[in-house]
Amino acid sequence: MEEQWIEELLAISEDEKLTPKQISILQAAIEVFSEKGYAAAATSEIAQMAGVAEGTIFRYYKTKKDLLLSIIGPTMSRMLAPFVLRNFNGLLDVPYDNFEEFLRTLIINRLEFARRNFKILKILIQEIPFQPKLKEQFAENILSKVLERVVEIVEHFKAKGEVIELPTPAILRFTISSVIGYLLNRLLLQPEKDWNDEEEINLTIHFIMHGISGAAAPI
Amino acid sequence: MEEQWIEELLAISEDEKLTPKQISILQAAIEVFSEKGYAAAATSEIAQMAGVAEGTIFRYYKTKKDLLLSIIGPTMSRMLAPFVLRNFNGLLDVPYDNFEEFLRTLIINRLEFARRNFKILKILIQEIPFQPKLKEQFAENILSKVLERVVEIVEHFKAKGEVIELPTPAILRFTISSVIGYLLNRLLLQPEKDWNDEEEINLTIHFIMHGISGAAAPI
Amino acid sequence: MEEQWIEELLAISEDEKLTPKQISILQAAIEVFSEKGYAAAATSEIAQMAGVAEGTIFRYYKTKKDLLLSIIGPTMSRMLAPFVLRNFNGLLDVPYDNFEEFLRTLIINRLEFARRNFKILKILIQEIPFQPKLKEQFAENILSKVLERVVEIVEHFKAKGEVIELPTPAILRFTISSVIGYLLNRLLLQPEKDWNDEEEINLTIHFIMHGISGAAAPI
Amino acid sequence: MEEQWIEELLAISEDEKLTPKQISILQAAIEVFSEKGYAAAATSEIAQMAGVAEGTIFRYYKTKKDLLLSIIGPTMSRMLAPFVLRNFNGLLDVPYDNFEEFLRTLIINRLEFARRNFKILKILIQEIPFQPKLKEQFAENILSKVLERVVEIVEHFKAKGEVIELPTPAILRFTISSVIGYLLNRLLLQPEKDWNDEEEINLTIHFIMHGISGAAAPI
DNA sequence: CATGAATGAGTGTTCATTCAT
DNA sequence: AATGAATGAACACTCATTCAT
Repeated sequence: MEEQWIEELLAISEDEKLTPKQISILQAAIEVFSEKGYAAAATSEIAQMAGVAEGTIFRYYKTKKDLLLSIIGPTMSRMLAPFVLRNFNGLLDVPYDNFEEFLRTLIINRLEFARRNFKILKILIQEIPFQPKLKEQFAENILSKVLERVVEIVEHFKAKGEVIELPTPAILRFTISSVIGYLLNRLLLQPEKDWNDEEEINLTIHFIMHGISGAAAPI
Repeated sequence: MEEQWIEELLAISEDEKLTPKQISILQAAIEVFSEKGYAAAATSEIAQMAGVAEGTIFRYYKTKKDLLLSIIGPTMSRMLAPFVLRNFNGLLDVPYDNFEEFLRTLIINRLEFARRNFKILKILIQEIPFQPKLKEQFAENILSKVLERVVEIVEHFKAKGEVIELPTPAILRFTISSVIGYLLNRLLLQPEKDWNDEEEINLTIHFIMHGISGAAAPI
Repeated sequence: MEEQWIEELLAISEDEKLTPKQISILQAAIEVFSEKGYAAAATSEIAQMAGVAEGTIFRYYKTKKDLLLSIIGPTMSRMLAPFVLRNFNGLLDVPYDNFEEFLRTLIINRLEFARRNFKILKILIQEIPFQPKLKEQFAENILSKVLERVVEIVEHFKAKGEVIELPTPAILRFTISSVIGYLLNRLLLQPEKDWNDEEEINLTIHFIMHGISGAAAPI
Repeated sequence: MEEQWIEELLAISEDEKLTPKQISILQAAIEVFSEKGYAAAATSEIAQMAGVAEGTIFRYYKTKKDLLLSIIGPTMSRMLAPFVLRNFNGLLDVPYDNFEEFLRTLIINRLEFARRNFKILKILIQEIPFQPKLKEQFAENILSKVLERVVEIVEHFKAKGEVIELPTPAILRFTISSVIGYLLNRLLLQPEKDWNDEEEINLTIHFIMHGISGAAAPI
């Protein structure tokens, strides 16, 4: 299943267009934005950390906001990658044997993605409420497509009887909350804890599938 | 169970110490901070919205950061309220007949709290990563106490056989993720949706207890 | 005829609304703008010359351009003053016995005005080509009204036979060119020359009335 | 009389030394300087409009000010051309039969010159007050020589009785004001008006010779 | 020759904070 | 207590100029 993750390729192909100075600037900006927040970050500090003159930043990025969007935009696209349908030969493409496999793949994969793009994701989450452009882009280009895809998968497994017949939005919310809850704990709240990822993922999947009561659902 | 919620009392007793101008300032600051973010908020705008002179803000709050902390601090305390043990006469105080009742009470109660303190919570979440003082205060005074209390409750119901014998931290994470996931969806992501809160809370509790597979846990 | 010149009153009444710092700022701005030109003038230099902090300028004038317009606007109004009709009791108001008297009054008066507002006029002339707002304001509020008034006067004296029957626009252009030509020479090009104003004004009026040939017009 | 106008030759001979890129740069600089003013013009915009790299400008012109002077300098020289004495065989050279002919030739000729060099003249007038080098060059090389020549002509016609016996500087000022007044109106203030140049020139000359009163000079 | 990336001093402007009234 | 005028450091951004390629 690895072959479907094209984010690295996208990233690399994009990086090819960047000069070393641009890369320094982006790295420094990610660092400073994630550490201080966009509004409190000074372009002078970014320049200093990147080892370039302040004017150089504005050669490549017309404004500070441009710099922000240049960091977040591509990452948002790459967030989307694993949810892009490979709809070849007209068949519905749900390449998972069961829901657990889907969850496991998703968690492992997005955990890795989040690990690699941790600071950018932090910036993204912090700034979405204040940047209407970002919010809109996120809602239209990312969220809706991811949801659409996941709805499809959930309904596929509902039909197969692996997922209970309750409202799909609620099932989604519950599933996603559990996954994101794990990722946040793992990376943000307790990053220094000595995690056994495989076991934790199994636990998370177990909770999502069977809850915490240990009894069959009464419905 | 209402008698345990002392947050309003705390709030009122605190408010009694405040002059009308202070209240205006706090209200305006909450408005502006939550709308623009702390760093991008101008004290002049807060003053204008509060209907006071710029200098007046600094009479009550030494710095802008002081103003921020004065908003968030008390709210953090009130977040804690329902988790405070009323450990009178030495008995362990777990005033819930079963885990579901606890969850239902918790969700209803914190949903109401979040609704009432929505903007402040937004500020809190936004600023915690950038204000070490806040982070520390939150970790030491709030999070640890809440967790301690919830651990107690979870283990109580584990002992009663209502909750399965898996690692408590994982159970906590899972439970809390599901609850917070609901709250975020309800208030932040889709606030305008026409929610049937009672049904959604039932669904959420059902998921937490039994997951989404509809089958008994295989463990 | 002195009573008609209300420009000083206008100026004074306006000045009354200004704080000492504002006056310093305006004076310094006039100095620096006229010396270096608007675009090449630094607000920091204006602040320094005015003896205020740079921020103080922007307390009173939102932008540098605002400062420019605040200087030029009132002066443009005062340029207009002597041409404002005092059209009381419905009579046409041409309070001059003959054209020469009109010219003499005009030259003396506007020479004095230009002397007093020399630097501002320099700024005005320099910046009109580059500030559409100024150009428009000047054309609509000043130039058209002055011309309208002067046309009226010229045609009045045409009817009386004191001015020849040639196209009024050409007469105006010729008259105004001669007056302005004198003012520019007097104040701008050769300010240090030892001028006998009364004699020069007489000569200028003589030229306007009879040209340089010493013979009667052949028409 | 055409043979005396050497400006085109000067221009062409100078142009011969210029590479195509230099010509592009000069044209672009004239455009941008006249539109925005020297101080507000960006060399980057000039480079872009000229279709060359920013660095190329500085290969030919050491500084931005150099570029300005390179534009204005030659034009100033060409302004001088018609006033240069062709003092061959020691005779005083006043090749005009009467003063009116001189005026007519002057106006037609300088109108054409101004038309052709309109933008440069605009730059020249705008920048002379701020560029001491220009001011000095203009006063010493141009103004004094033109005046010297015109004084000569005026006194020639004074001696012939065609011009009245009043102070030559005043006669000059009056004459030049009237000519320049016409040129400014014609080209700058009302360029879009439908002018009948021949008639307007006749009127202007008539005013200069006989004024506007229609009566013989009383002197 | 010509380029254009890189510079860094300088720009207009903002804003938290102070303090005389 | 309350004001708001005044501050000046910091900010995002510009631009003439340099220089390695």
